[in-house]
Amino acid sequence: MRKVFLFMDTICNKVDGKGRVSLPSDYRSIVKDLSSEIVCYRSLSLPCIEGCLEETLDKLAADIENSTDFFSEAQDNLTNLVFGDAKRFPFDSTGRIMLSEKLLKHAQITNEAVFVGKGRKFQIWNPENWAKEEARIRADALKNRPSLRSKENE
Amino acid sequence: MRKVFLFMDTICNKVDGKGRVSLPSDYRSIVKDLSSEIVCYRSLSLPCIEGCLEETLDKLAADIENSTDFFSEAQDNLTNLVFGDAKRFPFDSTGRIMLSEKLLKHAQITNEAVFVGKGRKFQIWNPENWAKEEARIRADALKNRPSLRSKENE
DNA sequence: TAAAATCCCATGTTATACCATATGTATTGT
DNA sequence: ACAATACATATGGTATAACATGGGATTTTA
Repeated sequence: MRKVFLFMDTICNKVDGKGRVSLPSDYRSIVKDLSSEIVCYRSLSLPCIEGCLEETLDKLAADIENSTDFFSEAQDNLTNLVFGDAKRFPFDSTGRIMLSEKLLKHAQITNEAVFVGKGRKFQIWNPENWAKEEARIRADALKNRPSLRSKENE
Repeated sequence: MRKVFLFMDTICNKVDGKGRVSLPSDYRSIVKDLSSEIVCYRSLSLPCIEGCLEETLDKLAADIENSTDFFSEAQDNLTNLVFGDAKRFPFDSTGRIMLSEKLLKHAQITNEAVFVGKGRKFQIWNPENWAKEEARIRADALKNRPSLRSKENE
């Protein structure tokens, strides 16, 4: 039994005419032990799709049940929004899923989909949008963390 | 009970046409008990590859797996980028990994790769770049800590 | 019954597992 | 102390398996 599981790497796969995409095999192997489906939903703040294990959402649900912190209430509401949007996507024996029109539209995905690992979850982007987003994050990081360079070799 | 493990020493190995390199055996023995793979990603600030155990990154992921942070934008973007950049590199029975084109290019590695231990993680450098970097680090150390000078000639 | 979703097979490409050889280091025996 | 041997590691080459992807057949649904 393996308790370390992380969605990593950035992989670009094709979306065919039927809306089918291969889920990267690394991602599949994370899920395989447990089931043969992942959960996807529209990102709350970005033009991309987010995906994770059902197990992960279950953990969040448990969190909310036990939550007594009023400050986290706003975030809990967001989490509940996700439950309303999320849907299971089973993948077939060749490892492909069929994303819904709603999700594809939200992320402006047509021919190609970029899978971006985010640890316990991952995102699916339109290639051009992801390129911009990545550039934005890197620029931000350098601006806000000038100390980065000196920290590197401590 | 915590396991003791440190990546140490500096070792130069050859990179063949396919991008294959032997992971130094010392490094392998550290990982072996747990699994047979390491995680590598581009250094955020230096022209080198960084490597560590998946466990190390898993700690980052576990920290933000709660109902307050999971869908929050406040998530450290930089930390998040690492997951998208990182990838598992399993090594075979002969102890080799196959570095990706992206990583090799970032570190300007062609024929040879220098593995540099950094404790919980390690770096992989182009030999010439590492020589310069090491000189720079040593010069810095002497400048900032004059007391080291006297030890130099012992 | 038409349209859509699911399943299954075929293919080119690429990564992976495996075997073989070389190189270097430690060990043993005389 | 030296040579001979055994051992571990690094490296080169190749066969095999896995993957992404296209196309078609079968089942489901509206």
